[in-house]
Amino acid sequence: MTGKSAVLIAGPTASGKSALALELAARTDGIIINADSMQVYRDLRIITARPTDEEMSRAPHRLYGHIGAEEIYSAGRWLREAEQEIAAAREAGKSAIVIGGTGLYFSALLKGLSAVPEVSAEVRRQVRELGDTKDNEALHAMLVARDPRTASEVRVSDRQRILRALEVVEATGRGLAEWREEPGVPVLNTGDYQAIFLETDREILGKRIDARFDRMLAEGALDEVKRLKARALDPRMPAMKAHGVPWLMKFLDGEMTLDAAASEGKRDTRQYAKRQETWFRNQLPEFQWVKVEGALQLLKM
RNA sequence: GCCUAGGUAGCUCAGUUGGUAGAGCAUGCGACUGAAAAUCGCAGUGUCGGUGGUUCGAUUCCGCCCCUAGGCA
Repeated sequence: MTGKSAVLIAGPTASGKSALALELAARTDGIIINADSMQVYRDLRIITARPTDEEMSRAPHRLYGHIGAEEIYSAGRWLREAEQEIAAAREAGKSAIVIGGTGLYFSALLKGLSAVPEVSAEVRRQVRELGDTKDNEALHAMLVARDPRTASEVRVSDRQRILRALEVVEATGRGLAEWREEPGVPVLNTGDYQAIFLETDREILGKRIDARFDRMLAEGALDEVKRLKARALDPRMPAMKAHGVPWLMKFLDGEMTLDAAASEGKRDTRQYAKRQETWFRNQLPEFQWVKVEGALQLLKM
């Protein structure tokens, strides 16, 4: 291949990443490593468009469906696992093909994450329970008191980031902004990899997203969601927020029609595709944008 | 055919005691360090159904016409 030890393939959802990775793996005897925050969840195969068993059998796949929906996966955990997998591939003399759409994960891979210690489950639980009883203003005021620096960087309306900042000061005694002054260590450095972003016309992508959602339904996405629903997990768990899941659950509860649920799921997915483009364009300029058809050629296959 | 209620942003609708209009959603753009398929910010858009009249001025008042929904025949 190119002489680089890793190929990174990113792109908006439904842009054809998986097919390209499979093709590339076949030609280079490579190992496919997942960089998608939702495809890690075992309970969700169809609705997250995770590769099928047949596809997985055509090349080694790592970090797919290895986490239960009752767990909260994270960028930090992914980074540790991905680093191991990339190292393992290298040792085996194979190319690592890191593929996914989660910008934060690629960012962690190329820039590293600050060494914020893992927040204990206990502290996290306390902070989130606190979140259940207080409004954004109150939570932000608490952060101003505990960690004014980070508070000044987080919007009062951004509840999720306020809670994260609170759990970090609570658990470590240091503010998040301070932690971030110590940059992380990249897993891959310039020259180690080739990164491509699959570029697709927004309108065409929208149609592909719609068609794929309908296909997911035809392939049993509803049963999958029904099984997840039976587990009665907290709706705030990450896996419960996979595109389409909240809406299909509403349909199963009789609160809306299947058509309406599908439309909402498709819309969420389209909006996400836009955010992915924004992320890679502005946060990860090292990615080269290429049309899907030109991707293999670019990789000098 | 008659009666009634409507026709305002891509959609659902608010509003203007007459001085050319606004929310939510959609859309576009953006932020982003362990929930990231998450979370959050900013922005634009209108022949106010058509046409005549009254008026300095009409989307707003009046007449006629067209369209939609419901009711009566």
